[in-house]
Amino acid sequence: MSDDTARGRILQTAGPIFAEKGFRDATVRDISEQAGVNLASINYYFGDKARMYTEVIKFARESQDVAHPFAGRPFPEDPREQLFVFIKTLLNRLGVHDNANWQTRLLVREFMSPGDATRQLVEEYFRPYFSRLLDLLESLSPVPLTEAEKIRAGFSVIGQCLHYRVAAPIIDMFVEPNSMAADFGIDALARHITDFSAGAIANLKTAELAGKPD
Amino acid sequence: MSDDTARGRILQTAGPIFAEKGFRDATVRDISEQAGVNLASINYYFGDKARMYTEVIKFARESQDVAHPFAGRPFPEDPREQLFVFIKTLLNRLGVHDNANWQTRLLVREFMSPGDATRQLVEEYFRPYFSRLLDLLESLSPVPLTEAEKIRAGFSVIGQCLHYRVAAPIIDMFVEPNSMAADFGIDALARHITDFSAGAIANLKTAELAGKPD
DNA sequence: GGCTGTTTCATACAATCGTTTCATGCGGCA
DNA sequence: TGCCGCATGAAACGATTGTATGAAACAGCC
Repeated sequence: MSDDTARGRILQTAGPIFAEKGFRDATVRDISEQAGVNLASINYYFGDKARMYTEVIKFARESQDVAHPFAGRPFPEDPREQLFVFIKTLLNRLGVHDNANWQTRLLVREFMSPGDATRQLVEEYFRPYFSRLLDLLESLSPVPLTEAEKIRAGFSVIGQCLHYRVAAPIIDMFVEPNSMAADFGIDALARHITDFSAGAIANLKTAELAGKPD
Repeated sequence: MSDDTARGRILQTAGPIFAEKGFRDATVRDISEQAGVNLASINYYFGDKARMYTEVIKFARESQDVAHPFAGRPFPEDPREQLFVFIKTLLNRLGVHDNANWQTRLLVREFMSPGDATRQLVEEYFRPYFSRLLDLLESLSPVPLTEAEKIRAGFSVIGQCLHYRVAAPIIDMFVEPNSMAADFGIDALARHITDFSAGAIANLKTAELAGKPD
């Protein structure tokens, strides 16, 4: 966890700075100062700023894997509770309850304006979990779903969760502070999104028929 | 629409550049060159880069208001169809079907890392529409909803829509190209999100209580 | 024409950035 | 001790940035 070498301190210090300011606005001087290392150390260990950034991205992803693993834990049998666990894990990864989670802020930022390493990041890091989510949703539907329907439903779930990370500053403006902890904590949100999504899928097809006039 | 003065050309040129590169990465030299005006013109008309940026933000918002207005059109009577119109308008504003929509890309970018003018932007530009959405959702629920439930449901709708803008590059990696036009066009998405959300709200409470719909 | 205020232009300036350079310190080893 | 590889340090370089300056061009009006 805590790597007290110069290289480790740079990685740990650069993460939050990149997450907050982005690649361009984060300066190597700021990072080196806060990490307590010399300015030249960054180029010494990583070659240049860009390569340090990709190392930080990799470091962020690995940190998430150990902090909030998706797999390797016993899942409940009820599909709905499986969905709940999945959503809660995702929300935890997104760090919606504490802004201290710089890892996801950084990854989301990277996803929004994809760089060179984004594609690989998606394939290895995201697609497996998305496939599992789609299986979960299918098991919740009373009728078979087409591939497109499954994917759209998956995006609906992911979108709901991601919104609490992406629009976090805006959400604070819409939720009263005294209601924040109880009604918008991690458990309340996970429960709401689970109920919302499961309820939606339960009568997606019937809704489709009723919604389309002809 | 097309303002061929120097000031107008700067605004129209700076918009897409800011949307793509962000405030910091967009240089006044690049903007002035592409706009066909002298470098000093930007400081002459706007004082400095920051004030030009706020003018561009304002310009983007106004452009959206005239291109995809929320109000001022006849709404259908059926609340579900009202929701459909609302969602479709929102998706159009987000420009999910054409990446040429730089206005929303810019506004979303501004929302994610709020600057000085963001709060005012939210209050005047977003809150009214959010309130109307909440009323719409309430009229779709068979039982009364608490304030927190309404807000969470509103975020669920907004989150689904925004996801197609925020995660657009990722979505392209998950959807097969031949399925893109038919199953993920603006109408298919609006219909899906409407059905998904309306179906969810229809048995939100029952889902909460029973843990499982009938 | 001559004047005035406005707009455009080329250029210069000061600050900041990423990167490089070279000198210095330090631990291990013969 | 003397040498050597690795790590650290302070300072400087070159490029790019936002901004400032002062002259030139222009339009409107007497």
